[in-house]
Amino acid sequence: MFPSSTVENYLKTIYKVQSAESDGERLVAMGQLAHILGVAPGTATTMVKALAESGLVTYEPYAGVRLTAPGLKLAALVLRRHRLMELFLVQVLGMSWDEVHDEAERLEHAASDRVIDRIDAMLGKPSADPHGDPIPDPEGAVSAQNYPTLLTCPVGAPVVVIRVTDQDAEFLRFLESSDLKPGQVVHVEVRDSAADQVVVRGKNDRQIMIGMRSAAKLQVAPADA
Amino acid sequence: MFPSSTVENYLKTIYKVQSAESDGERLVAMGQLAHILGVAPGTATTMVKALAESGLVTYEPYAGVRLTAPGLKLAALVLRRHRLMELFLVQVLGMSWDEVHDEAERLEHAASDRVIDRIDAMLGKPSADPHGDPIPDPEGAVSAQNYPTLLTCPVGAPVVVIRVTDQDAEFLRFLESSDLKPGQVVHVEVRDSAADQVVVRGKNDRQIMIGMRSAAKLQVAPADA
DNA sequence: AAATATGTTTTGATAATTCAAAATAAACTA
DNA sequence: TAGTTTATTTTGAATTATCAAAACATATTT
Repeated sequence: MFPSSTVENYLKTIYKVQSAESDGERLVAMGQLAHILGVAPGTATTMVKALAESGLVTYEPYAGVRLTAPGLKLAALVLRRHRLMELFLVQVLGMSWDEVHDEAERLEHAASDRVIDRIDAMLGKPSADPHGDPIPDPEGAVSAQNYPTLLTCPVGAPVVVIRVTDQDAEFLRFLESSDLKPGQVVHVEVRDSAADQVVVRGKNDRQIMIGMRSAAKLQVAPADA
Repeated sequence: MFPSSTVENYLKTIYKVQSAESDGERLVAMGQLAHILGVAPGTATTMVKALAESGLVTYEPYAGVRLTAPGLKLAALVLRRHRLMELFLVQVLGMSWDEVHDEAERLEHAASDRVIDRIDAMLGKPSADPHGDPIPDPEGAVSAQNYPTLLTCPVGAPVVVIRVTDQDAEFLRFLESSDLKPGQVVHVEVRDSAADQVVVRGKNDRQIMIGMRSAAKLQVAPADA
């Protein structure tokens, strides 16, 4: 009948890993999948074989798993529910951006399309959630995006923070307290790989230092004017 | 650990049947429980025995089941989530009162206390949902209510509709189209048990005829002034 | 009281999701 | 190439929630 929330979570996870890579065609390793989902490796193998049975993924033993077109669409719709829910929790219920991920993680499986559509309309058909993650349209299409990060953008050039690719609550609170939420305009002053350090000048000329791993989690776009 | 949504549904159902009766002390029969939950009789027996194991109900074979104090509280908190969610869907998302029951039926198991508290605050700590069902407080307490219905209230006296004790979407749409939603002031003109008919005069002097079974589903209170 | 009807419990099975541990395959190292 | 490490799959078992059908208990009727 309907995909269980377990199935939805597998598809969503495969989708995210798959589309994190530039090409979006890579096979996702079973170990990685199991680790992210917090299940034993064998569990993931079993589940993925079942998903392959229902045509949502292709599975090559010892190689990995990849979404088929139907799987891709289903996964995108789960992400649509998740991200609209997150934005809704922030904008309408006034929750903080570091707590809505876990909340949406559960609500995404319970909210019907009717509810999701209402939320979508109420928020003005938004294109991104509070972390800057793009919201797929009702058909599961996502506008392709490929932004540089604070690790790869030109030094000195003003950029606007577009997206944060890590949902960890502590990290998000740090970004908030450092005025590095999406929408902020900043520029990289110094990048020092020896010291594993990126120095950013932001709001009110504030100087923030972050590690390179963290810098890579902040996607940015050139700020014009 | 946490009560599964199945457990929550059993408790909720037992609670509703139990408190529908005036005393609120009656044993709920297994057959009735199974029927409402849409499961086979044996399934209910098995589940109820498990609930009894965890101390949420007392169970007397061949007699029935009753909530214990902890079970009563848990059930009330589930109803709190359900009813706040319903009101929220109507007031904030603008959904119609006949579609929110099923929606809330799923969301009640996914919404955390944080979300529920936000909703509660946003709606001004309401005391009833769109159907007039009382909303338990955060400790699970419900203000005791014992209203007459259109079947038992005095004939001719103006009364205000307080509560509708049936969630069936068709019935609710009928009430809406007949201006018999909670809040409306009406009075019973004629009650004819031979014809199984209650004649109600309502908004704009409109006359509505309903059967006695339906009349019993509309709780009312004397309308003063 | 015997017979019947009704409601309840037991039993044996199934599906979905999971784990731990054993078996196996692939990749790397020397 | 042989040996070792790492990743993956298989196997056997547990859990939760369910059903159908057989067995049983209680209540009602004659």
